[in-house]
Amino acid sequence: MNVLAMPSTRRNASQRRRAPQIIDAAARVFAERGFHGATTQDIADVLGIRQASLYYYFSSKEAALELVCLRGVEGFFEAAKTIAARPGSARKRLISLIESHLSPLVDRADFVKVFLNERQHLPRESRRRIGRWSRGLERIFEDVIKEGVAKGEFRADLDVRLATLAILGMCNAASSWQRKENIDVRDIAEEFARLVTDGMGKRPTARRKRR
Amino acid sequence: MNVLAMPSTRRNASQRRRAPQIIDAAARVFAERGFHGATTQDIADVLGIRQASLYYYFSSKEAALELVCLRGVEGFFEAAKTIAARPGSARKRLISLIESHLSPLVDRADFVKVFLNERQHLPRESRRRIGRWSRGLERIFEDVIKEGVAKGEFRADLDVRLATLAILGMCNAASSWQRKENIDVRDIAEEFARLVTDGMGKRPTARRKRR
DNA sequence: TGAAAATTCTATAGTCCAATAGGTAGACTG
DNA sequence: CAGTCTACCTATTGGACTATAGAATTTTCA
Repeated sequence: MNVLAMPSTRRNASQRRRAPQIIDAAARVFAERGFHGATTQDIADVLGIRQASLYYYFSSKEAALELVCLRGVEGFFEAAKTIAARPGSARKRLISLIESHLSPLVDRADFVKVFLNERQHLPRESRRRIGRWSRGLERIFEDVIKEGVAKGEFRADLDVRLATLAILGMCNAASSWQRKENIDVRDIAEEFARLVTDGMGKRPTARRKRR
Repeated sequence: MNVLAMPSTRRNASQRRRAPQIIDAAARVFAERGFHGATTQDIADVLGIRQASLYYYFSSKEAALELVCLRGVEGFFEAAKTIAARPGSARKRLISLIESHLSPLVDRADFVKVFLNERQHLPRESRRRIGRWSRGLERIFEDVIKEGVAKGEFRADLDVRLATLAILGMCNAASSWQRKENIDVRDIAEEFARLVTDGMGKRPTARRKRR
């Protein structure tokens, strides 16, 4: 049942030192070919070891996917919760949420991509767990937006649910083109935040806070 | 090389009458489990026929994917091109583009979803072909937005490329939640269009055109 | 109704792949 | 330097899955 294979339960803590590299390789391969399209042989090739040797690090291919997905989401939720609880306008917090949501693309792009595209193939149990997490994150965005409407920062006729889905959709899509487009993640965050708050339209008195 | 298996080339035109149903079933299964996660047995089960019988309708699993992807995109490009060429403001045309881009979700959701998520698994040749198509569609959105900036309808400092990617990202994401959320596609289009043009922010004089 | 065409079937070949079993070389430790 | 642990290895099994061959059944229509 445990994610890590545990052939021997010993006192020593420094077990499986290369585990992070193995998971990196799995993330890369899963991101490139998809979970079912990737073989354990592919992962082994990246590492230069034999296919069977991988099973020293994880007990099944699905367990490897779970490890990758977990690293793809860890920190997300806590960061978002912290931001949402901060003082300040809903608008400012929403901008921070977008930045925070995009930031893992810098150093964990493969993990995030795998989480977004392959989590459906996780075994029942972990899929449910991660589904709950995912809905929790949506909720945080939604609540901040709702608050913004209540406080009159955002339009009263805004469909909060749809706005949430739109923002998450555009942010998540970034995982599929960020590398290819070669745009700095901070620039993406800035432009996206501006887009959803101010729109594309020209307006008489532009609301500014930029440096 | 042809997508459809052609064992006998005869005069009669009414060959493979059930083909549409077979492709429907393939789309459903591919949408649910992904291309590599789905088996031809799964497709056969949906239809109530034997696995091997499918090969009367397509020559390989990949060929089936290609048929599904083609139906997922057919019409898209032409419709978008027509809209972009219409007279009227860039803003109005962009709104139409968004509506048009979302409309296939009504009756072809599975096909669109498969196209978006599984096209990477198409064989080289058709992948390139469909890739070109995809870039063409991006281009249409981008050009309309660019025109809007040039004509002063949109902010001069708008990052046209990022705005395009944002809009397509949010629209495409809809394929993954539209059914579950049970929101009318027209409402989604309306809200998304409003969001990207006007933003969420409140403003002194709301720009209105609603009936 | 009967022949031809269309559609589905049975049976199976052949490949790919996840996972297990058990062994070994080298590093660390007392 | 003997024992133990880490990190691989070789060899293989068993299952799942695509695709082919050819027979059987059903439908079409002259």
